[in-house]
Amino acid sequence: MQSSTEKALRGTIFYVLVYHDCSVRMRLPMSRNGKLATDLVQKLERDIVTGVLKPGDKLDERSLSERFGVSRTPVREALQTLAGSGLVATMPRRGTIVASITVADLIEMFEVMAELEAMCARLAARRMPRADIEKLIALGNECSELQEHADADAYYEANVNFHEVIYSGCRNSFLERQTKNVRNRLAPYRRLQLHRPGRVKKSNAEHSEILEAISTGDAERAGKLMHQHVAVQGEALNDLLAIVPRGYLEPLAS
Amino acid sequence: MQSSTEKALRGTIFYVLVYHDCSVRMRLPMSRNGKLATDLVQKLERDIVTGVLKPGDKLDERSLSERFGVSRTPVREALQTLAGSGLVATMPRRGTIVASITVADLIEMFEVMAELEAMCARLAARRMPRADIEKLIALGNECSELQEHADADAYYEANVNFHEVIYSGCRNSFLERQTKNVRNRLAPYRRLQLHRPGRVKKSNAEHSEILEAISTGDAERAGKLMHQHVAVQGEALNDLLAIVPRGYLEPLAS
DNA sequence: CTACGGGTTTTTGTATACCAGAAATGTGTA
DNA sequence: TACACATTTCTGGTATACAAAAACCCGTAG
Repeated sequence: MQSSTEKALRGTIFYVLVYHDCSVRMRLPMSRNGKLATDLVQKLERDIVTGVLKPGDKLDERSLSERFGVSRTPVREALQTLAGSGLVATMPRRGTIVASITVADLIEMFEVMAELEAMCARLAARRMPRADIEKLIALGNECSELQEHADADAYYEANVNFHEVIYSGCRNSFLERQTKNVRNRLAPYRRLQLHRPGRVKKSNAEHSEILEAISTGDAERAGKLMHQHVAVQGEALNDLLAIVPRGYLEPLAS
Repeated sequence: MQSSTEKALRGTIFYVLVYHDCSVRMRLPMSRNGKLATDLVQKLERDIVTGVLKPGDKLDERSLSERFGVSRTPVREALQTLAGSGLVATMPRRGTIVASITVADLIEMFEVMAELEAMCARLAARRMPRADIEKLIALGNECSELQEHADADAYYEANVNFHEVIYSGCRNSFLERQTKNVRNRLAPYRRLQLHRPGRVKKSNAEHSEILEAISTGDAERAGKLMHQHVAVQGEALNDLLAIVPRGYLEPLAS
């Protein structure tokens, strides 16, 4: 058997390559673009999610390439990747901006987000191993402490960690990725919520309930509580919209 | 007002650009890459979803660029876009292949898919206008007719249309996009299901029930039925795995 | 003073050339 | 015969040059 055939197949954990001589090799999962572009994606993503770059900000290819000391090619790749996940918006021959969304989009995305997180919570209640529940309890306590110091930003970080443990607890890596993706897109808006007076305290109280439902394995209750925790509807929606700065949402003349 | 400011903001339907003279222009939603790349994305996507290109097939940049008469740049852009949606998998310096997934991935994705479609159905039951329900009824009838002729491929087409009307009936364009995206990734595998004996008939019966729940506005029932319709679990999963050709799933030696 | 139109500039889209890394093959040695 | 190392060749990653489109600026006319 002279000719060599290769089968490169994508697995959850690694790639497996089977050669003609039946020897097998494995590789760690890919970064879909080159190294430079991957770095850029991470940096830009962080800047957008953390609010350094705000919705509507222009992302000029040349400035970015100069700023990061690379050519335009990896910059373009990074922007396209970000466009794929919806964090930035590109128009042909018009350039790229940090995605800003309409009120309608915001409502729609929160509607989906609530459902995804509820699903995570339901599954987590059924599947999360004891060790992870301990971790969740620890993070819940951390949230509580930070809540008392009323530091919204620090609380936000701990809050993110709390939710991420639940995502991973659902033991469905595809769901986890989908959820994180939507979460990232909503991050610039969600972050604002915690700056509403009293919201941090209420959020923390809801965490406790969710934690309890998960640790007792009450899937339905965990899902329902999480849905309420995440959903933005009724007066909460009005409150959020009142806080969102101009330019974060669809254009108002001038 | 000499200086010109531009606000390019992404809306659901179109982009709105406000110029310094307060004139307004609108553009249809973007194609995130250039024209050539966009065409390529559509062509490749169709080939993958319809099964012309099979999981594991190699996508060589040079061959593709020659085949379509463009340079490698737009080809690379297209591949990256497809990688972003998960239809292809790229490893650095190893190239790109049509994504093939593991059994675990398949189960995970179907789990999410069932939930997304159930959500669509729930919302559709509450929000779908009468005109769309008529359309759904017509498509349901079309499915029934095709079912009797036992043409799995034709039925598959009508089936896709039936589901898409429900997606759009949820009146949540973000959810619609998410759902279609997952649907596309599962398409190569889902298509196979209908070739199982008796599956077409059963599928059609389930459609009728779903249709009835939606048209009577019974959201909970519609969601539950849709979940069962889409979910692949228990024996159905075994049956599906038995049909999936080698190479569609993770590697088996040789 | 305003509105319109053409030229200039800026920025993106495409093509191409070059470089680097990885896989396969061939050769040598144990 | 089997394993290991070096070489070759192929493919993808990056940079750059060029083309096309859009927006701005300025001049001119009404």
